[in-house]
Amino acid sequence: MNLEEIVEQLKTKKIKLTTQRMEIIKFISGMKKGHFEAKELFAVLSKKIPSLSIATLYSTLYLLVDLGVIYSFSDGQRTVFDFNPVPHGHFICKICGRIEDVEIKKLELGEIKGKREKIELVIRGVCEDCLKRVKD
Amino acid sequence: MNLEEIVEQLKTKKIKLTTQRMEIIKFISGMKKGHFEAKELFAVLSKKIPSLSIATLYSTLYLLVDLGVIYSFSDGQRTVFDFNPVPHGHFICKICGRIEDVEIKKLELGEIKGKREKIELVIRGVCEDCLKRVKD
DNA sequence: CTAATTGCAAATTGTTTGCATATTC
DNA sequence: GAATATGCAAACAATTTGCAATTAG
Repeated sequence: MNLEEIVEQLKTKKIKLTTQRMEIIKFISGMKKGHFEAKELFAVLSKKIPSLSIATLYSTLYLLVDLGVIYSFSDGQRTVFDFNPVPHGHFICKICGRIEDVEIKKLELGEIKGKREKIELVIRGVCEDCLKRVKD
Repeated sequence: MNLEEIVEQLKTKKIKLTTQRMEIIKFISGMKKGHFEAKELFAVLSKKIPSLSIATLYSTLYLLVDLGVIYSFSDGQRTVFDFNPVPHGHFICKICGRIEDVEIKKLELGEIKGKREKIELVIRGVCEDCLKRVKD
């Protein structure tokens, strides 16, 4: 979803387009890498909107999650948000914390009694760079 | 791994068999359902070992994770430990929080640069019971 | 105008840490 | 007895909450 589409959705749902929401959406829809943490985003956006509160940021992020604009999963310590719309897994390096997308080529699950809404797939390990570093 | 095998492992690794560790291991290896949270386990074990500290419990749990006796994953809010040795996913009800094992019949991932160590698969949704309850 | 949203600061929650005391081997 | 573990209480970090002040529509 691009900036315009997201804004359109908010309007349709009668959700107010505040400065803080606009900046958050602008930033998210313009980023290259898909994932980010609240803290990370807060550091960047605070420069543009000095009064921005972390509470507002969280509320907007979860609003966007509800709208299906972004996705969230936990890296074990904190919540990671992801703007990449294609379902995929995440490889997290336990040493440096780097997160990379992993394609899910095939996934077949056993029976689930209930309504399943989303899947979070996290692969933990050690990334290339850290593997090299460890060898030294 | 059963009680004896776990104890054997600890001895081999020269890890001291304290009362608290024994009780924790006993409890874990004897439980029917595989998953539990630290808090849950603490509530139960505190009755047996009134002096037990949550710090000791955590340290033992992570010790067991390192030994490969139990597994851990995050449900988003807290760490869930699992004694079920067969790799599987978890279905978490977003309403009641209930966690159920889900068989992973097939999983094919794209290329991962680095050493992958473990996979955590969480399916979020609403369980049968809560679906029924919501209908009312 | 008025209902929604913000910022603040305090509260929560799960987990971790530092350290003196106690325990296994 | 020496090295490890434990318990405690304080520290942490990421959220979340309550509420009065502000703002978009």
